[in-house]
Amino acid sequence: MSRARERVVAAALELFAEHGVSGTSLQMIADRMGVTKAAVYHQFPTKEEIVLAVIDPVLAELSSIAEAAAALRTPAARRRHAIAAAVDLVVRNRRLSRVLSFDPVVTRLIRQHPAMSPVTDLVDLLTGPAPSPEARVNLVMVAGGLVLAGAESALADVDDETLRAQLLEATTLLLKPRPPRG
Amino acid sequence: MSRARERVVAAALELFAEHGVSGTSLQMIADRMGVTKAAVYHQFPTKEEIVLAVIDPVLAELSSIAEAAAALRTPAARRRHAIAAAVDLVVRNRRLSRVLSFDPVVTRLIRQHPAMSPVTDLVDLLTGPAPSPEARVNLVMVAGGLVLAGAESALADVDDETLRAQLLEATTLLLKPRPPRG
DNA sequence: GTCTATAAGGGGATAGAC
DNA sequence: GTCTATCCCCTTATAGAC
Repeated sequence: MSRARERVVAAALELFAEHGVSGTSLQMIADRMGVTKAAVYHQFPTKEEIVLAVIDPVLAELSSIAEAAAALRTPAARRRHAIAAAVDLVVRNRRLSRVLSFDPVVTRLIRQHPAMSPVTDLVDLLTGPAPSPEARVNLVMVAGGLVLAGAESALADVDDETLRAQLLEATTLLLKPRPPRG
Repeated sequence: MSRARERVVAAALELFAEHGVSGTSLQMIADRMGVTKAAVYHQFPTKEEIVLAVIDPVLAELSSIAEAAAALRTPAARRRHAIAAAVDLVVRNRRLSRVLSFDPVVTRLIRQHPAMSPVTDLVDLLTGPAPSPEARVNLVMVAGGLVLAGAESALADVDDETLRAQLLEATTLLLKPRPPRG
C-alpha cells in the first residue's frame, strides 16, 4: 500500500473514532491530511472503500483467530484460544472499537441530557464508591452487552421472557461483588 | 403531547432503528408519515429535538430506577433492584436499543464483507453446534461488552494489561459452558 | 500525486399561504 | 396542521491541468 493511502487510512481512523463514520466527510479527511478532496479520491474511489480499508485488518485478524482456534484438538482448547485472542484483539484496537461503536451524535445528546445525572447515581450504586478498574470494566461490559442484546437482530427470535431471564443471570454474575484476585 | 407529535416520534423510532439517526433524514420521516418536511418542522424545531423526544422516556425511566433503588435499605437490595429494573427496561425497549447502537452503515459493510464468513465459524466454535438461546444471548452480551469496553472513553485511564485481564476473566465467565438451569 | 473548478444532489431549515 | 416554494450549505463525486 502506498504511503498516501496509509495516510488516508490513518486520518480516517482518527476522525471516524471521534465523529463516527456518518459524521466524517471526505473534506474532513482531506483537511486533516492537509490536501484536497480530489487527492483523497485519487487513493480511494469511494468513501465506502476508505471505511473498508480501516476495518479490514481487524476483520482479517478475526478470520485468523477462527482458523487457528479451529486447528486445536479439544473444544476447551479451541474456546480458550478464541476467547483470549478476541480479547487481545479488542485491547490492541481500542481506538478502532469506537469506529464500530455508537453513533457519536446520539452519544453526545445522551451525555448532555439533563436526565443523565441520576444515571451517574445508578452507576455509583452498582459499583459502590471509588470502584476498582476491574469493577468499572465489568460495568461497561454489562452496559454494552445489554444494549447490544436489545439491538441484535440475531436475537430477534428469542422471546422476551427468555431474554430477560438470561440477561438477568449474566448481569448478576458480572456485577456480583467478588473479593479482589490475590 | 399532540397526536401529530406522537406520530412523528413513532415514525422516527422506526426509521432510527432501521437506518440509524444520522442515516435518517427529515424527508424520510415525513414520507413515512405521508406528509411534508414542513409539517414535521411544525411539530419539532430541529431534528435533534426529535431524537431527544425518542429517547426521553427511557432516560426518564433510568432516572426512576436510580431513585427507587437508592431508597432501598441494604446495598445488596439496591443492587438487585437496579439490575433487575435495568434488564427489564432493555427488554421492554428492544427496538429502541437499535437507535443507540452501532452505525447501520458500518454494520452493513461488515456483514457484507467477504472476511466475515470465518467469523461465523468463530461463533460456532464458541457456542458449539445448535446453541441454546441462553448461550446465544451470552455470546451477544460478550460481543457488545468487548466492543464497548474498547470504545468507552470512561475506561481510557485503564491500562491495557488491566483491561485485558479483566475482559478475559469476564468473558471466560460468561462463555463457560454450564449445565442448563433445572 | 496533487491541484482548481464544478457538477449534481440532498441535507436542515424557513416564509408565507391555506 | 399542513401545504408549496425556496434558501443555503455541505455532501459525494468527476474533469482536466500541472
